[in-house]
Formats: sequence, structure tokens, C-alpha cells
Amino acid sequence: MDQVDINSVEQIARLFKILSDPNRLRIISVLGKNECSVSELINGTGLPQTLVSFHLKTLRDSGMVDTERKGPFIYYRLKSPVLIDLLGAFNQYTFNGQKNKDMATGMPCPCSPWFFKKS
Amino acid sequence: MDQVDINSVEQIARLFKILSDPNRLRIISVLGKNECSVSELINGTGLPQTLVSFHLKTLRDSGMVDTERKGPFIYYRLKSPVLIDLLGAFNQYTFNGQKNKDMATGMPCPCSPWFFKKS
DNA sequence: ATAACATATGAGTAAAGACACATATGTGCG
DNA sequence: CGCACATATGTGTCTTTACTCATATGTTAT
Repeated sequence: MDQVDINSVEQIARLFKILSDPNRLRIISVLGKNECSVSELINGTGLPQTLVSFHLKTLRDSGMVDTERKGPFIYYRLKSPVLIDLLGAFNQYTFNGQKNKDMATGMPCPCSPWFFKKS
Repeated sequence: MDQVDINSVEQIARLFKILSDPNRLRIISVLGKNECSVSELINGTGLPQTLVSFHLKTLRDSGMVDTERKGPFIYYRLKSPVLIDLLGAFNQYTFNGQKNKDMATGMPCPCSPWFFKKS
């Protein structure tokens, strides 16, 4: 039981660590709109293939995504769409909270195109 | 405007990075209950002084906490209590979501003592 | 079977992060 | 002042992480 207690902080920290990379957030954000293939992720994020694959491995290992092969394509999808809502909540926090007052006006939700497009 | 857009993902990622360390989460969790001095944080978390100070610097630099000197003590408090709610939401996600089904039963909120105590 | 495409993996590198230890700064009291 | 306490900072180290490049695996069509 102490085991469980100790683990829980570590667990949450591990979750946040996964979310703490901008490129991974871009990938997650695209996945939040639709399940999609790796190719679509590459196009959607503007990141090189190996990098997308690299981050997808992290997401797979964390159990955050499911995969399904369809012909030559492998489709990824978020196991829990709730995650997107949580990201939205944090987005609000970042721009409307006591942090970064200078960017406090009208930011769109994390699913908007600007959120994940690379440049 | 493109500037802003690109930054935002980085901003959110930076926020998550701050939350991605277990010891920092412990500190934040204690702060979520009450504003308190560094000594109280050391006691509350069971972490060595220099380590607490080290992490507090991160939290200060990120603008996540405010400080106030009271005699020899320096009191820290979260700028936005909302953060605690967000942590609670993520806690729910971690244990009730599609992840870690084996720990899915009745986890307390991140403000409970077990959440931040070291061992 | 070979070619073309989709995706994953492995090695190497450079940078960031967490930490411990030693030391400095700041505050109040005798 | 000098001492005890509270907190911060600097340095060195070890680990982790993001990334690139090269290469491997898997799939489909010809």
C-alpha cells in the first residue's frame, strides 16, 4: 500500500513527462482530431519520419495510443480522448492563468491547426 | 502571429516539463494545501534542503509560485490554485483511464498526504 | 522476385536534467 | 559583533532525452 502511494506520484510524473515534449504534443494533437496513419502524422506535424516514429514508440510504450495495421499503413489513435480535454484545460491555464499575462487573450483550443503545425 | 502559434505548443510543453518530476509534484502538492515556508516543504516532502531549493528555483523561474519573506522564513504559494484541480484531473486520468487498469480503484486526490510524502 | 512504399529500429551525439556536496547569503538574537 | 538558523547558489557528475543518419522490416503490386 505504501508501494502504491509512492508509485502514484511517479506515475503522474511519468505521464507529464510524456506530454512535456512539443513534438509529442503536436503528434497527440493531430491524433486528437482523428485516428490516422504515420504518414498523415508526418504531414500533419511537418516532422521527419524517423522522429515521428521515435516519438510514437514513446507513446506506444506508455500505453497512451492503440495501433492497427491497415494494409501498408499503421493507424494510431488515442486510447482516451479525455486526454485532449485535459490538454485543453492546461492550455487555458497557460494563457489565462497567472502565467504569461501578456498572451492572455483569446487562444484557440489545442485541436486547432496552429496547435500542431510545425512552422 | 505565427510566432505566437509556434510558441504556444512550446509553452504548454514547458509547463508539462515542470510537472514531470515526482519531487516537484510533491512540492506543488504540499503548496496546494497551504502557502508554506521552505522548512515546511522540507518536512512535508522528506527531501533534502538543497534539493527542495533547487526545485523551488525552477518553480520560481516558471512563474508558477509567489514568494514572500516573513522574518527568516520565505513563504511560497501557488499563483494559481487551479493548478491543483488540473493535477486532480490528471490523477483521475492516470488511474481511471485506459492506462494502468490494475490501479484503477479508488485513488485519493493529489492533495492527500500520501500524494506528496516521500516514503 | 524485385521494386516501391510505409514504418520501425539501432548507433552515435549533444544537450538537458536531477542530484549531492560544499559554500554563500540573508535574518534575528544574545 | 558573533552565532544559529533559514534559504540560496555553484560545481561536478551521472543519467536521460531528443535528435539525425543509416539501415532493417513489413506490405503491396508488377
